[in-house]
Amino acid sequence: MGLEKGEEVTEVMEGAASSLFSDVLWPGFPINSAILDLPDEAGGGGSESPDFMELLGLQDLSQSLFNSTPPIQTPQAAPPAESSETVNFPATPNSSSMSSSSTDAANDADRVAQATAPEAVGDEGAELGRGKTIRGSNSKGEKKKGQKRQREPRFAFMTKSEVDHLEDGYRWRKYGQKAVKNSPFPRSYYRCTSAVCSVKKRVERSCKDPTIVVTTYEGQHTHPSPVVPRGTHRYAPPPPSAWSSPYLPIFSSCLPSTQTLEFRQHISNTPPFDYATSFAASVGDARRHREPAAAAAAGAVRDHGLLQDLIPAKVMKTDQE
DNA sequence: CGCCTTTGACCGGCGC
DNA sequence: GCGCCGGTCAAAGGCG
Repeated sequence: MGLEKGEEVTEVMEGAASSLFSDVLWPGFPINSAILDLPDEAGGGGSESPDFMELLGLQDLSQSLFNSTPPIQTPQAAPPAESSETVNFPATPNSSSMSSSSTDAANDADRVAQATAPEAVGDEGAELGRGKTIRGSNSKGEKKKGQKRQREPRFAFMTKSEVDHLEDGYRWRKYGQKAVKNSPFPRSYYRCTSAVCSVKKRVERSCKDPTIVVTTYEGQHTHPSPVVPRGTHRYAPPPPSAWSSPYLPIFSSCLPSTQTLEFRQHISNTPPFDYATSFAASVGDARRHREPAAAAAAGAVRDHGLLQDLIPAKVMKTDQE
C-alpha cells in the first residue's frame, strides 16, 4: 500500500522540531541528504507506490538543497577517488551529497513498509530469523493471523554516491541481492555482523537517478558503532550515549502517531540515534577497499564543533529557533 | 583461516 | 488458487 495521495503526511520537516535534534545532530551527516523516516507500518500491500517524494515536495526540497546549500568545504576531506562529484560531504567520503526526487526512493520507502517478514518481533525475532526460524516450524505457528509483525524502526538515507555500500562504521555482511522490479539496479541486503545485533540495511540505487543510493536501515544497533576496522584506520567512537538507547525516545517521538510518512531534511532534523552516529562513523570504517580519504574524512567529522562549519548559518539559526 | 560476497533456491505475503 | 515479488538462506567461492 504505502502512502497514497491524500493520505496524511504529518510531517515534512523543514526546520521545525529541529531543536529536538540539535544536540544530537550528527555532525557528519551529509548536509545534502534526505532522510526518510519510514513508518513502522505503512500498510504493506501494493508494490506500486505513489511518488511520495513528490507528495512530500521532495523534489523541490532537494532542488533547494542543492541550490541553496553550498558545497561543504572541508579541508580534511578530499574527494574520494570513486566519486566524480565535487560536492562532497566530509562524513561520507564515498558519498558526496544527498537528496533525491526519485520515485525509486518512494518505492523503496513504500516497499520497506511492507517488506519485512512478520514473524520476528524486535531484535530477537529478527535474529532468530537469521537461522532457521523463519523456515522452521514455529514461524508460522506463532504468528497470529492478520497480525503483522512489529517492525524495527526504519530509516532511509538517500545519498548521492558512486558506491553502493556506504561505510557507516559498522560491519555488515551481505546476505542477499535481489533484482528490484522497475529498477535496473539490484537491491542488496546487509546484516550487521555483530552477533548481538540484528540491524539490517538495504541498499539500492535510484532508477531515476543512478547516482543516488537509497540506504534503508532497520533495527537498532545494540552495540557500540565502532566496530574497529581490521584495517589501519579507526575513527573515534561516539559516546555511549550515542549508541545506546538515549536517542531512541527522540526518534520515537518523531514517529508519526499515525501511519504517515515523514520526510526529514536532516539539516534541521537529525537521524535518530545510531543511524546518525552510524553514518557519522561511516567514513571511519575504511576497512578494505575504501580509500584512505575516508579515514581523513572520518577524523574531520568527529567534532561536533565542526557542526557550525558544516551547517549553513542560516540553517543553524533555524535550528535554534 | 576467517570473513565476506555471490547467487540460486526457497519462503511468505499480497493482489488478482 | 496462482503468480508475482520481496526477503532470506546457505553453499560455494574469493580475498587478504
